[in-house]
Amino acid sequence: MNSPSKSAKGKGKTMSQDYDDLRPIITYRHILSQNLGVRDPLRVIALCDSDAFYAACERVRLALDPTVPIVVQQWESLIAVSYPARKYGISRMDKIKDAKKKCPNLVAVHVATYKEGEKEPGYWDNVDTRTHKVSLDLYRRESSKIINVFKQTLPNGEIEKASIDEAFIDLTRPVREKLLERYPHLATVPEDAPDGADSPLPPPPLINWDQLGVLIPLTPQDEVSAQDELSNVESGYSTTWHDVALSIGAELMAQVREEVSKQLGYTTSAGIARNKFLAKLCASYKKPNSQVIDRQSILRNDAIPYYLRPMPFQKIRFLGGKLGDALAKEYDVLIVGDLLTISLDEMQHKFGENALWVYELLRGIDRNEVKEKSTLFKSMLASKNLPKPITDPADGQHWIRVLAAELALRLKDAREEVPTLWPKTIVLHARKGYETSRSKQAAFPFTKNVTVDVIALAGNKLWKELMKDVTSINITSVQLAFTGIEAAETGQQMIHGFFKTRDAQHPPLKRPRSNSDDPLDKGVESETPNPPERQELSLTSFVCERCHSRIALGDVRAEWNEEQRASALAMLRQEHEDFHFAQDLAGASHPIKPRSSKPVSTRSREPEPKGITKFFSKK
DNA sequence: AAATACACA
DNA sequence: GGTGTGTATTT
Repeated sequence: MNSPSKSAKGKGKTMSQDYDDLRPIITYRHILSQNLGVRDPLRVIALCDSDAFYAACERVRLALDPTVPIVVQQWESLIAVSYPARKYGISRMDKIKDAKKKCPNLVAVHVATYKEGEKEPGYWDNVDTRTHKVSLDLYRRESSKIINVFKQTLPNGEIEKASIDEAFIDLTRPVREKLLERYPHLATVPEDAPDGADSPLPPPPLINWDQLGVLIPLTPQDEVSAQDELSNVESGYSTTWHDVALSIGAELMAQVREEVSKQLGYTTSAGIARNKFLAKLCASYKKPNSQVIDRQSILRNDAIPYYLRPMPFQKIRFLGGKLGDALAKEYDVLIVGDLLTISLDEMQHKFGENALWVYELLRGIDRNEVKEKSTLFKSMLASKNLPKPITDPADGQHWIRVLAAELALRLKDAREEVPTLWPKTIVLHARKGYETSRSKQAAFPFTKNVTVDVIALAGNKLWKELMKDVTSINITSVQLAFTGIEAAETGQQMIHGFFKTRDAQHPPLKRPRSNSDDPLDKGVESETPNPPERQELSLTSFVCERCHSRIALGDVRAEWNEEQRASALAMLRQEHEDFHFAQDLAGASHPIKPRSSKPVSTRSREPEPKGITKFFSKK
């Protein structure tokens, strides 16, 4: 092979073997293989994040000029500071007062809040943490808009939303397409290739990086020469095909970011490298203390050692927490370079499971894939910290209702995109003072109209459970969450799941026999104990307009008053509507997924009050 | 089912 | 540094 690896490796003299995979030999087989995944030597990953995202969202919402200094405040503190505002020395640590002192013409926007009595979040005067609840909805919406632009611009790129303002993009496929388009001779193995498809590729072309972004320097010399716009060729560096791939990736990212800017008005920064970890790391190249934003950085493999070695490892994702602390303490060091002398054996001894992963990370290796997480959320949380702890249980109910209202709205919105979204469980967390928070959870029914009442009812029940063995109520934080959110599968399978959950905790739905065309519902029927008296029919049953059958409450409690019966009936009506909804879905679509192989669970549940009555259970 | 850890604006 | 979210792992 005529690879110039010697000169490149020479630069890392001390520990060259630590970075021995920076210039792998790339063959025709590599180029032509489609599914090499994380071992693809031409892998190109980008991390794109929005600059001062919350501040940018408010700036766009208010149609302000990008140069205005703007901050987003939450009560008296700041949660986002635009880059123009940072020029005044404002940081997120500042209180709003100090920020305004530093910049008198600062635009300060308080984050939207739910206010008691108001159905939707808004931007009110005189927000007060005692009466209002923060809403981050705008940012979630804008975030998903950005993701959509990514998808639309890069139909072949794999996209993983990493946080509200960040996404990883696997550019390997779109890059390969462009590469073959531009260098068609790579697509066919030459007749005279010594090892056929396993022969190395011919030498790559030189790259003009001018418009593609900031190149992370290869060496200290490179760092100064870069400022003079000297070409890399002169410093004895030789381009690799992976560099070419990176440069095409940079081209694509520049396009994507331009689209985001044009369509939505957000500036973004990006990092482009051979894996997720490095992409993320280099996205913030020189960002912390400078105002340089709206740009992308490119980390060539050969630049990895020089870039990584002086890096404080606790800044690396996943090493910011306890693990990073432990490493720092154990070896009394701070930067990546210091840890390179630790052998894998030794690390495994001290850190077990995590060792290999960390060992590789320090050497610029990261085998994690970019996995499309379908923007669909797995959980949805609404939470409220209470500066003045609550002591009255009624206040608990109040906040739960507020949180429930938010969840109801958010779920409704989410269902506009994916109508079958179904939170399987509901969880209530509560924290007392400085104690760690305690939680209770319960299954959440499949319901088409998830109303505030249904959520609040469930939340209140959990609240009671949580408070029952508590002597003094002084709650400082309340969190209500949906977890296990999934798109219910349509088709027979859904009907199946629908009934299964019913069976577990609801009385069976009453259906007329004439409608009983579904083999799944055998045995579901004919257990209405004693039909109510004629004159009471309207209080305990109703006739469905769709199937014209009379649906009755199964077990009417004598102690229920009229109001309770009405509620129970309303819920039964909803359940029945849900049944039709589920049936419509099943009928309207072809089964997409194969039947799950999960066995139908046969557990039985006894102590719970059944069905609707559980919502009325006292204590 | 409940608690803990980590990340990020 | 505090509040509000989210995910994944451990107990």
